[in-house]
Amino acid sequence: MKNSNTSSRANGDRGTLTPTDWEQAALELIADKGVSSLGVEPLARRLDITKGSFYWHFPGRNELLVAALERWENQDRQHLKVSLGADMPPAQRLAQFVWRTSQQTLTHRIYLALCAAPEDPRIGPVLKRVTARRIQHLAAAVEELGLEPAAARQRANLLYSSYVGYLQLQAQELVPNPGAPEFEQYVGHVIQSLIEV
Amino acid sequence: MKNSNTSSRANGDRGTLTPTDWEQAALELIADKGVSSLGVEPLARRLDITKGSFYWHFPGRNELLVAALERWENQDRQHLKVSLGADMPPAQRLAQFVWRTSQQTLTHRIYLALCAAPEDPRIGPVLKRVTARRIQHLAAAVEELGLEPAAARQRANLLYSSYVGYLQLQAQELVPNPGAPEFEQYVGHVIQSLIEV
DNA sequence: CAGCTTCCATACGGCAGAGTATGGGGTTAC
DNA sequence: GTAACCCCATACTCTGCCGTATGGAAGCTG
Repeated sequence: MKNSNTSSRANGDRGTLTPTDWEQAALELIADKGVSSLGVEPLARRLDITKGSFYWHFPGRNELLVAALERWENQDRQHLKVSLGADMPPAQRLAQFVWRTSQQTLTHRIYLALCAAPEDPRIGPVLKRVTARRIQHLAAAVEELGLEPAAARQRANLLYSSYVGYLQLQAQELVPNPGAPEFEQYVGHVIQSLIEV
Repeated sequence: MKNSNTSSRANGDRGTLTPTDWEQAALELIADKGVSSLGVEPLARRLDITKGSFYWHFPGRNELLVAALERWENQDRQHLKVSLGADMPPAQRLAQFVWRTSQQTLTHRIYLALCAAPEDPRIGPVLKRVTARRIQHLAAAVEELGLEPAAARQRANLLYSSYVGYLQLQAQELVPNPGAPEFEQYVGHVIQSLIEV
C-alpha cells in the first residue's frame, strides 16, 4: 500500500508524488503527443523530477500505461453517467451528448490518441470496452425515442461515428470550434438529421 | 535525375531500388505501425536491404516522409476523380463514396494513421488539404441534390465525419466488416439518413 | 539520538536507431 | 580492358531512452 493521501498536485507544490500523479501526467502526455511518445524520462522532465522517483512507484513503463488506461476508463465511465444517464427525456440526453463533443476536454483528446493504436494489446481492449459502452448508452436513448432495437443500434452507430469523425476534423482545425455561431448551427443540423426523426 | 525506370517492385525480384519503392514501402509501414514508427532501419529490414541504400536515395528520414506524403496526396487525388468525379447522378456518386468506405484499401489506413498526428508540421498541411478536398467534392455533390450551399456544406461535414468515425470503429472491430449482410444494412441506413433527403 | 522507512538524485550499462564514411561488386561506355 | 558511375554493404559514432544500482535527505519511531 504505497500511499493514498490526496496529493493530486499539478506539479506546482513540492510535495511527494503519488502513483496517481504519474498516471494523470501520463494521460496528459498521451493526449498531447500520442501513446508512442509516453516515455519515462520525458514524463519525468515534464514533472520536473528524475526517473528515480518513477521506478520507485512503478515497476516499469508498461505498468504505468495500463494503470493510466484503467484510470481513464473509470473517468470515462463517470462522464457517461452524468451525460447520458441523467434523468431527462431521451432527446435531451442525446442533444447533451452531441454538445459534449465540443468540450475539448482531456478525455476526448485521450480517446483520439488511443484510437491511433487499436492494435496494441494493452490499448485495444480498453478502447473497445469504452466505445461499446458509449454506443450502448446511445442506442438505449435512441430506442427510448421510439425506434426498433435494430434501427436504434444502427442510428447509434451512425451518431457515434459522426462524433468520432467530428473529433478528428476538430483536431485538423477544419470545423467550427465551439463558441462560434457556426458551431451551434452545425450541432442543430446534426440533431435535426440524426435525432429528431 | 536518379532513376525513373518502372521498377515498383514489391521486393520480390532483386532489381535495384528506386525512390518510389522506398516511398511506397514507407506508406505501407505507416499504414501498419503509424507515422512514429517510420524509421530507416526498420524500413530497410522490411525491404530486406541495408540502410546504405536508403541514404543514397534520400538525404534523410524527413525527406522520405515528405516525399511519401506527397505521393499519397497525389494518389488520393486520383481516387477522388474516379469516385466522386464520375459522370453519374449526384445521389449515385454519394452512395458510391459511402460504399468506398468499406474497401479497406491502403489509402484509408494511411489516412487514419495520419489523422493521429495532425499537429506534425509535415503531416498537418497535407492532411488538411486532402480532407478539405474530399469535403469539397462531397459538398458539391450534395448541392446538386438540391440543398442550399450552407446546408450542403453542413451535410457534407456530417457525411464526412461519419465516414471518418466509421473508419475508426472499423479499426476497433466494433462494426460489421464489408461483406457481411449487416454492413449493407448499415450502409443503407446511412444513405437513407444522410443522402436521401 | 539512533534507527528505520519513504521518496528521490545520481551514476552506470545496455540497446536501438540516425546519420556518416568508406569500400566493393556490378554494369556501362569507349 | 579499363575507367567511370550506380547501387549497396559494412563499420563506425552519437544520441535518447530503458532499466538498475546505490546513496542520500527528510520524516517518523523508539
